Amino acid sequence: MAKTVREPRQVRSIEKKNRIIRAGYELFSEIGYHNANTAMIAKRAAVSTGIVYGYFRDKKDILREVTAIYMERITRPVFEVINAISSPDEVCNKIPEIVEIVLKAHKDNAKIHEALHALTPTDPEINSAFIRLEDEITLKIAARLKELGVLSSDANERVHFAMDILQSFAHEYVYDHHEYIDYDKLKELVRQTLTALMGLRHS
Amino acid sequence: MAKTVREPRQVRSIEKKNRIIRAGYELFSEIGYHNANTAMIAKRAAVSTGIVYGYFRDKKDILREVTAIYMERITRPVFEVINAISSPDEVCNKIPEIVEIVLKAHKDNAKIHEALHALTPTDPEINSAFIRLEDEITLKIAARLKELGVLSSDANERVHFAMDILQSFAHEYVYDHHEYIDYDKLKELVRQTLTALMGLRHS
Amino acid sequence: MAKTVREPRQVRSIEKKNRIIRAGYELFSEIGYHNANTAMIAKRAAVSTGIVYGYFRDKKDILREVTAIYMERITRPVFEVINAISSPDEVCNKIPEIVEIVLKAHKDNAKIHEALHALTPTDPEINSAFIRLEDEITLKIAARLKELGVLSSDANERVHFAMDILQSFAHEYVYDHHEYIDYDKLKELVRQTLTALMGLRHS
Amino acid sequence: MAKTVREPRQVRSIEKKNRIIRAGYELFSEIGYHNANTAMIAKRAAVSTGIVYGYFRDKKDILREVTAIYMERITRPVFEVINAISSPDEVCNKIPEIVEIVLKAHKDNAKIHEALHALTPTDPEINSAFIRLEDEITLKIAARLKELGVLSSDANERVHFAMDILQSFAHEYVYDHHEYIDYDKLKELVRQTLTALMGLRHS
DNA sequence: GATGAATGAGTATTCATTCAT
DNA sequence: TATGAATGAATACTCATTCAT
Repeated sequence: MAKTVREPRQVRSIEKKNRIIRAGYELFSEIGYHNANTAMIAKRAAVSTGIVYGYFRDKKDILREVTAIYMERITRPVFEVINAISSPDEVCNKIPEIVEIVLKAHKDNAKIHEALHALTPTDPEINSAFIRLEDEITLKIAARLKELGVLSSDANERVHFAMDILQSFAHEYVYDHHEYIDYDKLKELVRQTLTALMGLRHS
Repeated sequence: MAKTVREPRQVRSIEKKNRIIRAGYELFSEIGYHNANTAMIAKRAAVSTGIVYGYFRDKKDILREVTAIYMERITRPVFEVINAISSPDEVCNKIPEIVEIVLKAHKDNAKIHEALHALTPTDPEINSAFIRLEDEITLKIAARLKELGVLSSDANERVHFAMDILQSFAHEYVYDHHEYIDYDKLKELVRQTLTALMGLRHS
Repeated sequence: MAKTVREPRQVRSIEKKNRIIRAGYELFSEIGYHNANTAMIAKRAAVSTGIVYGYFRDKKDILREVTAIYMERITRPVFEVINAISSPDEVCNKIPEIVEIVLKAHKDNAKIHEALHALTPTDPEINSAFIRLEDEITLKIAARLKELGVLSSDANERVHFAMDILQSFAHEYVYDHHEYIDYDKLKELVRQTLTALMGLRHS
Repeated sequence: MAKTVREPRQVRSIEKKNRIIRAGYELFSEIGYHNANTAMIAKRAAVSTGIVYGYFRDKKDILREVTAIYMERITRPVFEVINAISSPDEVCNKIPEIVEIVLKAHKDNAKIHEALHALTPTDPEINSAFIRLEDEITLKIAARLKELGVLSSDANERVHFAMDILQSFAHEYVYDHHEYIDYDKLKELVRQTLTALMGLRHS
């Protein structure tokens, strides 16, 4: 018999489902997916353990929804800036702004990012979600920049590389604070590198 | 009362301990630390479950040894190239070689890297091992480059950033093969960026 | 994060918890605490192994409840007789009755007494429970006898000694049946000794 | 094939066997039979784990020998005093001395006594060893006292009871030190009771 | 006799999931 | 829908005992 998972129609139900997702989000962020058990999630969501399985097929299913929210939270701000650029000349000036935005997005979602990222080696589904995320960001930005005439032939590579750098820096910035690194200097290096990658002169 | 762990002196014992470490290495690589249980490790090492605790305090202790081996495998090749550079002029020419070496080290150890990295959010010990690894690599390379007169004031930042980029690229290269990316082009971008970071003209 | 143990409110739950306690009581009595494992307890209580940990923090926690029941079973009958004495003159006549009651309490709980007592050398919690038990009995009885004017200055010592003798005899009586002992004669000796200890003439 | 346990003939072997017994004695005393494992015993005896099974059939077998030593240590001093009594008149005066001797024997062997006693509910062999101990003591003392003309018909019961009281007091004295008890008073009560039991006038 | 490495059965405890109410 | 009690498979670790050397 096929397991049925309720698709909540009523407002109260939708809200309850969201509470569970939020509880999952928080707990996965705080202690990781494996250390968070369903009883804890239910408790934090103020629902019974049983009803969790009314809305989700299994624990993994909560993870899926949490992942979707994370993806949304990461992509949205980036696209907003990109779309707001209306002329090629703006690109150079916008780079520091983009750096800050990615930094902020990373900071705000650092914990859940880590928790989800930790699952990629063993969880193909999460892994491919991350890959899709990169695809989406790279291709959309590259397309936009080509549209604006900023980049041409190797746009994908340049954008992808730029995003890798940015993400790597953001992670570094949020987490690893090594004592021997001056993070303002590092940020400036990042800015320069990105500018160069976009084929622009330094501001 | 203190739990004693055998420090094997005899050849056969050392070999057995190594078999266990290797089995752990493989299994952690393949299915991750949490999915690998002690019975599996023992079986793959062709030993009894009991003797595992003769050589290791607990499961975590196997992880420690596996981590140490990983760290060694990553750092050694990098230091070898760096130490082999004898004049500033060589640096520029060595960059592609270094890229290849890091790429290879990453490729060879990709799985275990992922498995260990997945533990950093929840395991302070592994996390700090990774941080120490970065510290060591950055500081040694920066020191060497300053010695050679290639970099000066912001050497730490430049080297650290360069290693981040390299690692990020290596990860990308090994794992995520996106269809829309031409990885040779990307590699060339990496090379250029690193060269620029080292304050050198493009070759 | 704090491990929660269900405090059963519903009748069925309370009954289930009691079944587990009873199973523990029986098994600890029959084969001792260390030889009784949780699977056996669950099986005898006709519950799953999991639910045991719904009602008890750990195996030790079952022991605690079993101990509490034992303590109650031992103290109650003794206090009942003591409280029933309303005049000094009765004390002497009541002694044989008290002997019988302690004997019966011991007989009824001999096995669990042994099982618990066996833990006192290594288990400080059980050990102090036994000490508290002795304290409680000695002090309550001594207070009552002082109230009745039967004993005065060295009441605590006399009562404590009397209880020791009684307990020792009870143990002997229940367990060790040596062939060369006439237990009726022995019981009479006990009666005489207790009477003398209470400062009374032989009846 | 019948398991063979070496009966050591050579001096070195006998000494080694004794070291194992002594190590067992100490460890059982300190942490109890169940908490002491064979590896610990071997280590403390400075022998290999394997050779333990050259001298003893199993762990239980060490316990047997330890028990025998305990029994000897308890009985010897008591018999010595008893045998030293040459006339009925001495008995009364010797009682305090006997009390002290039993007290000392108990004090010296309290830990091992507890450890062994803890096994009586689950170990029939140890249990019967304790019973035999009581038998031996009671019957020997009773015989001697009858010989001396101190006791007559109910000698066994009186002696047995006396020994119970003495043992109970010794245990109390060594272990339970309740605050509300004046142990000198209690000791005096014991002395009086024993004197009365022996059918003697108070000194 | 002696060693100590090796064995593997045994045990408390957790947790995703189900189900009676 | 909702509850939360109940299930039972899964897992790290211990230790008496054996055995190759």
